[in-house]
Amino acid sequence: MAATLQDVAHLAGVNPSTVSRVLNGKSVISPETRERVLAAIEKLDYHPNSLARSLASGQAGAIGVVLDAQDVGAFQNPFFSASQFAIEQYAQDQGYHVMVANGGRKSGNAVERLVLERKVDGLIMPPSTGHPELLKKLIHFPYVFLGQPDENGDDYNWVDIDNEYGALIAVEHLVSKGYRRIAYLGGSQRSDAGFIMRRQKGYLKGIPEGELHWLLATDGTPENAYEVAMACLQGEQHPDAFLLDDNMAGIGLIKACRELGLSIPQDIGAVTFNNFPMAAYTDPPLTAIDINTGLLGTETAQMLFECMKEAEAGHHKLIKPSLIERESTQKK
Amino acid sequence: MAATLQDVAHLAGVNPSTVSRVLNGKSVISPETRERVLAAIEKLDYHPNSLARSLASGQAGAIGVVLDAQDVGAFQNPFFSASQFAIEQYAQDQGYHVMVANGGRKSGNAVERLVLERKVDGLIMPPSTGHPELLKKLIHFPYVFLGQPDENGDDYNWVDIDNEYGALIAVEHLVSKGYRRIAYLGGSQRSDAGFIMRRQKGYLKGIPEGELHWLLATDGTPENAYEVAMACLQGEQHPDAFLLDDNMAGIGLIKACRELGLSIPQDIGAVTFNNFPMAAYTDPPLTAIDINTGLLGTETAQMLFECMKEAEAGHHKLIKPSLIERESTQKK
DNA sequence: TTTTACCATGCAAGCGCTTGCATAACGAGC
DNA sequence: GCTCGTTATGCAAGCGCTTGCATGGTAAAA
Repeated sequence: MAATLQDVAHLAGVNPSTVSRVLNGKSVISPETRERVLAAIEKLDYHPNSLARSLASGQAGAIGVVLDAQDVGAFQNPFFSASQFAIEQYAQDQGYHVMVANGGRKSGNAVERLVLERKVDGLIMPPSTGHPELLKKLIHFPYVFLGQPDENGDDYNWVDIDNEYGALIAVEHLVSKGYRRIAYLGGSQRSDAGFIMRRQKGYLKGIPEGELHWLLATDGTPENAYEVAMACLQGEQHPDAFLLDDNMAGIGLIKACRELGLSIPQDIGAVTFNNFPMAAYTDPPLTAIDINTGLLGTETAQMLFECMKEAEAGHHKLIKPSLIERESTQKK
Repeated sequence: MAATLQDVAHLAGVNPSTVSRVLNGKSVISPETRERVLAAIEKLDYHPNSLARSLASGQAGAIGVVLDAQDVGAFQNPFFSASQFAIEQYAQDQGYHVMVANGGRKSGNAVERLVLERKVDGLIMPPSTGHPELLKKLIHFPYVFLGQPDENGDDYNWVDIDNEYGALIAVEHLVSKGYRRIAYLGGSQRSDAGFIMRRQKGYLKGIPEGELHWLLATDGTPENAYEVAMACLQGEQHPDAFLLDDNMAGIGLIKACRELGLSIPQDIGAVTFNNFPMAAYTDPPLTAIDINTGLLGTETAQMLFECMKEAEAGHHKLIKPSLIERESTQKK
């Protein structure tokens, strides 16, 4: 069987507690003893049993990441997975492991088990998972939402993209390229979702004085975006640019323009949120608001570790997205 | 603090071991005692400490999933993330949790820690992680590769897509639609990758007697695919259909055809591997070989749990992909 | 030299649970 | 009525590590 701390202690001729101390480095150990212990560890290829360690120390040595399966797309969505990647990196650097749990309806259970069975020291989860009932059980347990809650944001810890800012720089970019009548096209099943409101707010802020604006809602499918764009573009006063809140809307818009004989970017400009790989390969490639998922994950993890140290709640952070310029806004 | 098994025992007026037994259900307990214990558990809102349980029982109650960060795309790749989702579901159904670890160069460390520190009872990893040195350390530790190793496949446990079969049904589909001169277009940085060889094998198998075949290698970028397709389509004897091994190749092919005034599907047919969301939204939408990532994940997890029961190695399983018909093969 | 102080290590009691063995209780068999 | 096999539960020794406290030893202070 694998070597234990005891074995190491025997071989080194010291007490187990001494081995423990050199392992944890929190006590002063004489250089010679340390040497001997280290040598014994090396020789026995000793690896501490994290289970025993956790039990004795009361620290699980792991954090939990909850994915919301209700949002089936979460896993198709590079956004979340890529963040997970960064989170894991960060945790690993801190000597922590990462446990994942899916959820949706059942997520309450998965999350509860993770926490109540003391498998993790902290939790990263989508705000949708944090229904009040669960939160009550988890009170005083370190957590961070990956995404801004739609309500009472101030009461929670969260990290999110600065959607308002993203929309604003998108519109400003369009304006700087000479587009004037800019429409917002997009939406989702939940058109009242907070992030959409925030984007629209930024969008409105960026519209030049006295210019028209359009808030065009779709159901999130390219087909619907196509229809809505068609209708809009055939109106007498139509936009000359679109801010799209998803790549799907981009597909619909491109199709509509093609059918109407409108050129992107000559006649119509377009900027899309969510810089999925696809955006670079549409025809024309779409200028996009890009989310730095690595940064997002890192910041989230970092905030969680802070919360794990000092259990003070109410941290927020907005990550500024950036604009990636492609052909769809290169009006000549 | 949270209630312990002892607390429950006291409240129920029984010995801790009895509580443990009703919890694990492996012993015969009189109905009355069970009732009393259950009531106490309920009343105290008791949740077993999984750490203590694991330490005492020698079972971590978790499996590890290793993502290979060298393949940065792994996380962009719905393929792997979606499998992870299914794996987690399966594990959860078995009462297990899932730990994830990234890797690349450092993956040796992450994996080693997971195993050597006894955090997991089994491991799912990409074959690229399983370099001999690591495997030696892990000998007799339950694992399954998610993906067929390029060499010595028989020696390992793995689950993979049946790439040969996928290529075969793709070609057969093209033939059934009236295409005759079919080319294989695609590749990757590692053009000797096993899965490509297997696809090409299936492709060749499907080519009708006496017809020509083309094995066109690209570097994996759409740009390169475009160039290669251009060159090929301008040759005197050119293909009338393509089997693409990635959506990126599809982008390149579409562009080439458009420039040459060739219609897909009238003049050129196309089937692509990897049914990324993008494939449904190209113009025209691409007929694709679809990987059932859910099934892939489930089968992988299932195999791992089998390996964890009876440590016999050498299991393999191929998951048959299916063909999703779209416009790119609808020759009239 | 004696006292004071500290430094490095040993000691042992847990952390919360599992589990092999012992035991009391009980009905059945002779 | 006595022994024997069952059955349901108790007992206690761990699982491998951490950590507060005790202790021996050495250097600085007196």
